[in-house]
Amino acid sequence: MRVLIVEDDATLGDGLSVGLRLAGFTPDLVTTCADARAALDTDDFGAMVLDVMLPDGSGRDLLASLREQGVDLPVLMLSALDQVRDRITGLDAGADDYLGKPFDLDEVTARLRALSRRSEGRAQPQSHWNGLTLDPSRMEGQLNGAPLRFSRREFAILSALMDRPGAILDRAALEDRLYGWQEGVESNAVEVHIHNLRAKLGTRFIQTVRGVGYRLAPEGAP
Amino acid sequence: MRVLIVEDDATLGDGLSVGLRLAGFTPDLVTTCADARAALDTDDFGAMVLDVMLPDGSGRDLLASLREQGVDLPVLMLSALDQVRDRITGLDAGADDYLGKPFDLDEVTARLRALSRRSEGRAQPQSHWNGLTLDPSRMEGQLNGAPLRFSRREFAILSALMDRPGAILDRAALEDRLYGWQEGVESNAVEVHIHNLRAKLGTRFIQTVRGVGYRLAPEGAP
DNA sequence: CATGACCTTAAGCCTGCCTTAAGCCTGCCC
DNA sequence: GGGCAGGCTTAAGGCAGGCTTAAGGTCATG
Repeated sequence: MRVLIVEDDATLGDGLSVGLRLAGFTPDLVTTCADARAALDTDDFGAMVLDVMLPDGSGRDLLASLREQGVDLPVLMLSALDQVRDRITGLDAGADDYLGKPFDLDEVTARLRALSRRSEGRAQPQSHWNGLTLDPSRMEGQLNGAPLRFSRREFAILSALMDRPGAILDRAALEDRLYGWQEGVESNAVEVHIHNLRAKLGTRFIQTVRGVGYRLAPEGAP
Repeated sequence: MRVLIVEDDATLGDGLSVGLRLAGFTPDLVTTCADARAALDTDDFGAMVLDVMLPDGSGRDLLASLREQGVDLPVLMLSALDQVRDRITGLDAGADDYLGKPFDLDEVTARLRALSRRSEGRAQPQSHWNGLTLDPSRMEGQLNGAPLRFSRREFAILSALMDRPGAILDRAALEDRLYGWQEGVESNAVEVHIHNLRAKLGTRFIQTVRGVGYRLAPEGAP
């Protein structure tokens, strides 16, 4: 999932980026309110991590104005001011969650997972389909009880498909979800990952829709 | 909004009840996992506030099992054990938010408001005509309940017709929709696709208007 | 530094959808 | 009814898009 990090402290921002990437997210880092707006305009993100104190304004004001415009992205707010009153105003400005600094990276990722599953319309931590269970917190799965290990990219692709079982995702959508602005692919990397996934899941689990994209095979597929 | 509070400490439970009521919620208080299950079975709640340590078991286990059963209520977890690791396991068990004790009442209500904002679903636009349903996200259709699969070009033609049911589309319009400016066809490709579509939909579904184009047959066509 | 896991790139093969083309059919006008 | 233009049907071949495999590159780890 693409996550927009808005944080002007370089050390913190880099740490967040690396940590989120390790946890299976696809983070993009910007340092100002203006850049954040621009990024939200051009790309689709699944969530935002927002610092309160930014060089060109308050993250809280940015959020309030975004909400005003109808942006309904899940937002996790970060702040050095860890006062109760501060947290409350953050939440009431439209944040979905609020963490005070210093924070634990693992907690950030756990809270992001909670936010993202909720925004997908799901409450259960694991997603299920046709005997396959995915556990985002461990980046692992189970197929009919047998444990499965996935690499980061594999897991990202599979989660994207599991978010909307049966729906077709074209390659652009998948790449959008896998790669941030820094990284890019100009090859058939996605196809290779699909191939490796099929080796683990069986060939019929992921269906190719020629000329369009991929999807999870419906229940009774040939 | 009805909120189920699961808290065995009488002081805390009463405090929460009063506080939530003042904030405009409608709280119900129970003190055990068993009572919580019973309450959820009989009544509809908009959210749940769940303590981790309960006399007849762990709130975390209760939550995990509820999620397993498909209960998708937003859940705010409370715990005296305010360790990071503890919060993470709570979130990954399916909690939407997590607060350590001691907590501030106003913050509880702020977080509940944030949670309840997020509980709504989305719908996917589908087109219907004469017993045929088209689902763009899956490139599939249903004719009187029977599932239908289409190729890319077939689906493009059918969608074009379904966009304006009953209207006549000439071949140029259809080709425009199928091919970019550069890409051209110099043959009867469209007619072939129409033919294949009729094989799937029945011969009367798509009507030929001689010398003009094609259209979906009106409701009671012979 | 060596090792291994993971990812990307590239090249060649394979498959199935789309186009093409040729012949037949049908409605329309004289 | 005859002729004709537009539409239908069928089958075959091409080709784009996808699959597979394997070689390097990068990064973290012992």
